Amino acid sequence: MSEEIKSLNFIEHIIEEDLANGLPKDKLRFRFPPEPNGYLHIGHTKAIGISFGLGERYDAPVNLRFDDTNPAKEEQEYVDAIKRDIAWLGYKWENELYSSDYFQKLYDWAVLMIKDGKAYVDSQSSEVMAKQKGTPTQVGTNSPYRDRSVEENLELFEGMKAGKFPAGTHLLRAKIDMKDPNMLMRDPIMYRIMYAHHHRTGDDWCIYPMYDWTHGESDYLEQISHSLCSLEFKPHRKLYDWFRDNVYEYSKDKFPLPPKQREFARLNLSYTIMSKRKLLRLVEEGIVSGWDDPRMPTISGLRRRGYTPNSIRKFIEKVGVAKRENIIDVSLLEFCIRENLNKTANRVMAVLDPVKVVITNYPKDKEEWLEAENNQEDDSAGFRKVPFSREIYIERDDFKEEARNKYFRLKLGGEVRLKNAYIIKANEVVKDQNGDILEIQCTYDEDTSKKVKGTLHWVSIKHAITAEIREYDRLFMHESPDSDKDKDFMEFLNPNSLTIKTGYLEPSLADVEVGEQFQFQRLGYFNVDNDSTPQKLVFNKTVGLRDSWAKQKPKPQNNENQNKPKPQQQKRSAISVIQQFGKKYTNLPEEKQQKVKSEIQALAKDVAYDDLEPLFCTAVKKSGTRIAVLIALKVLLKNGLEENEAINDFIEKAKEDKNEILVAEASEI
RNA sequence: UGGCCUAUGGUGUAACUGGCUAACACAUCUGUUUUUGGUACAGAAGAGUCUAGGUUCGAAACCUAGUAGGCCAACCA
Repeated sequence: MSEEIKSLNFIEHIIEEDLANGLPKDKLRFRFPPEPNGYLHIGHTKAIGISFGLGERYDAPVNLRFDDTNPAKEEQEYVDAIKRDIAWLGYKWENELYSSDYFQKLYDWAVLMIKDGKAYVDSQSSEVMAKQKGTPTQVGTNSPYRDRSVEENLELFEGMKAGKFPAGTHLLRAKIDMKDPNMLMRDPIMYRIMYAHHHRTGDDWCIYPMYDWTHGESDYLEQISHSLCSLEFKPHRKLYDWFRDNVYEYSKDKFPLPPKQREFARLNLSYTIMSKRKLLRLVEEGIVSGWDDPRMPTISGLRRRGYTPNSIRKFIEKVGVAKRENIIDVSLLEFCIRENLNKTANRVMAVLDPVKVVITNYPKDKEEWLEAENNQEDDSAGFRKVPFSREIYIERDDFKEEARNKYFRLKLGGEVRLKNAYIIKANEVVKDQNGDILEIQCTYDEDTSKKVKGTLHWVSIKHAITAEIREYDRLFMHESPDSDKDKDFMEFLNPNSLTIKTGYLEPSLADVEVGEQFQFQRLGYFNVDNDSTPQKLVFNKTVGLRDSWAKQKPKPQNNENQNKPKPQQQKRSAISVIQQFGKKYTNLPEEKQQKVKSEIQALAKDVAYDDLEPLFCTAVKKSGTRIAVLIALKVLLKNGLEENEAINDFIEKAKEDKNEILVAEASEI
């Protein structure tokens, strides 16, 4: 292994700096704090990968903490699912913890804060309080209850805890600043009354702490060194620090390390949604079969689809960590799973859209069991036998009566190799009255040493077993379905995200087990679905193979599929070539400059003034581009273009430029 | 009439904290090999780092202003 210099992301830089400034390495501690109100999805995997990845990198403990402060939304089912998913990804947590474990400690601290005049009980309605809060651009006003005496506050807070008041009548608020430009600092709520059964504490409590009060203090109690979360919590940081610093005063002897929160940009995947609420809607409205539907971006969905922990971890590693908004192309995820499965999945043959081939010179009753390599990428994978006989299926797509030379597959009069078997030649087609092909009549040749361009997969009809094959397309037709302000994300649903077919498989697949993964040769990677039984096999298509042939075909796809932007710059207009010359112009030796100049002049003949004008406002420092534009402009002027204000401005500015070449070119006019 | 954050090829992330021709991966396109139009290998194209000023011998990085995008007004997390 060569010494790999891996560049650090900004969080690792922060940690390195803290370490350099004297933070002992053994104080490093991280956490992943999901709320158990839904299933984990690929977006969470980034947060998981960051915190657990840091734990692995620095050999530091990582806690799994369930942020369970809202009993109205949380359930044990989700706790179990979350634990299963994280374990499946291959991460190990140090401690399994719950925010609800800290309810008593939090309460005690809150009492201390009341005693110090840092918190008070408010007794207004939520509407009134909302009004007092102000807006981002308008300061708030103080609550009339803000100056209650310590004694009164204490009595009311104890009453709240004792269940003396109905929900909604009182709240505990931190006394900070109703004029703070950060809305979260305007006397945030610490506790609300809530008569709800909690999945862990039962009915012990009827007041529940809010996120801001709970989260940072839980970090503090666990002595987390770096509390990592996504960008939308950035505004919370000021409050996080305020609560932390106050509580630190009470407990610094016992808990000496004040944690710090840092934020990173969350993961967005193209053509999918990440919001738990929206995913729940897909489940509830029956758009998908459940949280683990193979089209879902949930971890359980990806698992069922055939994604491996390795592929997902690799993906997260490649995606990186930064602070800017991003949309990662699904092709990266697909690359990761292909790369993984290419090494591990055994190759088999399956025909999903069959057309019958009869090998007329092969005896009717004969059958042969031919040897086939399981995986050429893996020497230990071994071999298996596949049956061959007179009648086989190939893909309908793999035959054309006539085709161009670029078509490597079977055509009339043409030869093709059958994978692991013989070379066949197509002689005739039999059609029904509609002109649809019923069978292709071929002859085979036992000499397999011949060189032929195409190799097809196939399956012996007599020996084939059938299976249900589920193929998936993206769930949404829009690159970023939930970012449209006018349209509901449901409007972008792809009506054809699931296709079910009957496939004909080689008989070696008769006794597969749920979860097993294969490469159906030339088609893609498939795994055995949970619904599969020995009587009725069910396969999911995990992902297709890279297909450079499909790209060459014109693709008569339905229109919806075409809204993929794909701004490929294949055509290369004259103006863009000129721009490109411009970029390099000033760096070229003089003789080359002359050459490029004349090329620009030639190209300029094909350039319209309207293309040129926008380039007048090219940045001043891009003098190369300005020179190229000027050269082209001169050609246009010579050919009769009339001068206008924009042109004159551009020329005048060029004359005053620092760059001598530009000045020289400009002066020639 | 606010506060905070962000801006680097089509996409994502780098650039040892101000110093070589702005790097890597995906995507795209060429070749070579191939009993998978897969894999592997080789190569190409694509970015003057949002704009304008400034500081400096030197700026993607620092400063100022602008532009664009995002987040913030739940008794959610």
